[in-house]
Amino acid sequence: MQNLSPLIQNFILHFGEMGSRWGINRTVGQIYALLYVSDRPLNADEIAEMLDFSRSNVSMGLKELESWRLTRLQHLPGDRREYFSAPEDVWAIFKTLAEERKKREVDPTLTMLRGAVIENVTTQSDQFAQQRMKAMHDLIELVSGWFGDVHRLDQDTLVQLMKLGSKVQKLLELKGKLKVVAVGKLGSKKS
Amino acid sequence: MQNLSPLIQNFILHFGEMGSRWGINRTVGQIYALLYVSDRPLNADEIAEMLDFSRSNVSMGLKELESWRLTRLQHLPGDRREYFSAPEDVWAIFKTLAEERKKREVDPTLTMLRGAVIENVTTQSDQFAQQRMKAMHDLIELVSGWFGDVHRLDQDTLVQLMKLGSKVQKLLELKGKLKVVAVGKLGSKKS
DNA sequence: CACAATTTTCAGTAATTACTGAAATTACAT
DNA sequence: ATGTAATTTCAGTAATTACTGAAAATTGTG
Repeated sequence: MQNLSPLIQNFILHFGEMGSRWGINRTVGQIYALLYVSDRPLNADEIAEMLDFSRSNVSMGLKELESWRLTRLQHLPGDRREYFSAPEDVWAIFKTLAEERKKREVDPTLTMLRGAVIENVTTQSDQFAQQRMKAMHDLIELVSGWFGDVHRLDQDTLVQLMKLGSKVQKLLELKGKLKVVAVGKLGSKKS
Repeated sequence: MQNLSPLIQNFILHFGEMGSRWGINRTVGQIYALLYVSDRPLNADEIAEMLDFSRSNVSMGLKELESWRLTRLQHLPGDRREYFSAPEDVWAIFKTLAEERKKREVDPTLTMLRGAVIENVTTQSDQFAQQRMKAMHDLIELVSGWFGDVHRLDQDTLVQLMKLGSKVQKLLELKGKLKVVAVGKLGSKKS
């Protein structure tokens, strides 16, 4: 790792730490970080050399990153080795990550909760538990559904919305008023 | 764990699994799940007994949950033991979790990136890396700032926004048009 | 098709993280 | 204060997860 500048080393180490807090192992985090800041695609041997991991560890790490759809694979002319890079668009990366986590963690949880909630239960404590599970289910469904919606927005709209921040409240109030006026003066229309 | 109904067992086991994927250990996930569905506060001995963990493991788990601000502690009259429960409001739980993760993971990352971006670098590759870090920094800052904003909204507004989903785009377009009209007919006003 | 280059797999080992029981500490009642 | 109940700490151990090197499989080339 001495072949890397301190700037890059630092970034890679931080990412490794963060990776492990997120259930992604340190190695994988570091490989991703390296690809992310690299100005050219790298092959597995280069990665192993730069991060001082075994070749097989890199192979596994890359496979893991692939399963998260976080790497791009390409070939260089006259070179049989595979070259890896991280997609450039940070928004796209963010979305991919969100999608994958949803698929792997949120969806199975929703399935479990849905199953639990339709179960026929008799005891007091099961009834209480079920009610709690329902509350959790509804929240997760609302939030994840909304994530899906937002996901479909084009990037500019999304950025606009985010920059609006809590001022969105004003806008929602305005919307409410408009509907009232419309209904009041003209009768009900589709929103 | 045989003292728990299958409905609850299943929920607890699922949460344990999910916990470990999120860098929270299985035990802690299970303790939380148990508290979440319990219709009354539990003391540490009860938890240890119900989940079949050692008393000390429960103690550590509860401490961990406390550090995430996910438990409520209370005393029952005429009983010296401490009783734990999970806050009822699922929205509040969600927010607490988001806040804690932001504090522990996002903020340190932002700090690191900010530091990296203001560094004076000379090489080609460092310049490229820096540009990538800037892009990541800006995205994280935008998203987390927005999270903070949304956080401050009252729950009803938030639910309204989420239910609006991608129709928010229409609303944003409307906002744009209103501004144009206002500017065109009356001159610039505060939005 | 044979061979060389490259990548993947996997059994063994290392490192890390989780868990326990015993001891120490703290909190509370008399 | 003293004793007892409750909780926490922590060193040792168990379990899990990560990593390696060697072997196998795959891929591409003449």
